[in-house]
Amino acid sequence: MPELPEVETIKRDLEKILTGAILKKIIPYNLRFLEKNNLSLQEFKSLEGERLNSFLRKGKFLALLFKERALILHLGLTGSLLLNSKNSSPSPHNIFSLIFDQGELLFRDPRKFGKVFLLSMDDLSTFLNHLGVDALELTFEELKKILQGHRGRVKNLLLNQRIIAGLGNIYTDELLFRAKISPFRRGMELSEEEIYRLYQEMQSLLAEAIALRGSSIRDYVDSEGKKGRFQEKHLVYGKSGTPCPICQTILKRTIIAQRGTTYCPNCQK
DNA sequence: TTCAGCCTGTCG
DNA sequence: CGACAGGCTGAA
Repeated sequence: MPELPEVETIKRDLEKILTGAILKKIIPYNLRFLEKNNLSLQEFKSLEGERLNSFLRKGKFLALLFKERALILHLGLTGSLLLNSKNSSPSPHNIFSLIFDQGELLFRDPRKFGKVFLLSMDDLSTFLNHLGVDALELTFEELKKILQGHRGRVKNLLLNQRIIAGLGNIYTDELLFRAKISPFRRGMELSEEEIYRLYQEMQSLLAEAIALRGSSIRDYVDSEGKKGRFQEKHLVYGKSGTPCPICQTILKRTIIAQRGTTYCPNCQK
């Protein structure tokens, strides 16, 4: 669910409320989830009493920066971070709650594909360096270099978080449609003009999606439990079998990078 | 570079 | 009942 625009929306909301807050108590709900993530209860609990200094996002990862350590969260497909949620009745979807002096943050994840881990500041920079450049920070020159250096399909490149961090299946399909580039094309064969189009469309797409607080197809909700609105602007994602909004050709669905991929066989060259 | 696997839910 | 789902990893 959460790709860059959704995580960025959550980050901006949380930092308004929780920056500088003291973490009073951690309530673990799903021990199996923590165990799977190699986070021991003892280590996790050792954060209690610390001040949350700031937030950091890179790609789809969100980091909560405490004194000397960072709590890293990834929302997987269905994770959500809810601030002061009313109905925290026992649910098998609840993973843990962080009780701050300025509010309560609940991490839920029905499918449990999310991640949580605790890193020292040194390990944090190593970890961040393993991710590609954040899609919002990317420059045209960097994108050009990336594409020209890869023979793989452009869709695979855009989805690869070690190359560019932040794009997922929704935004990749929307981006390739807007840039009129076929998902089957290979990075190396794109012209300078096509790369420029891809770059411009990537930046405007992400900016528009953030302005509308992300896309809610199924599960995504922000920290207040509200849906985003960018799904109303989607042009192709999830619309295979319907006419292309530009040329009326029926949109096709295929599998690329093991992901369902929707595109217009006429507009996207 | 493919593919199952991790989980749970929804839709047809 | 099968197909599919905003992600990602590790093994074949």
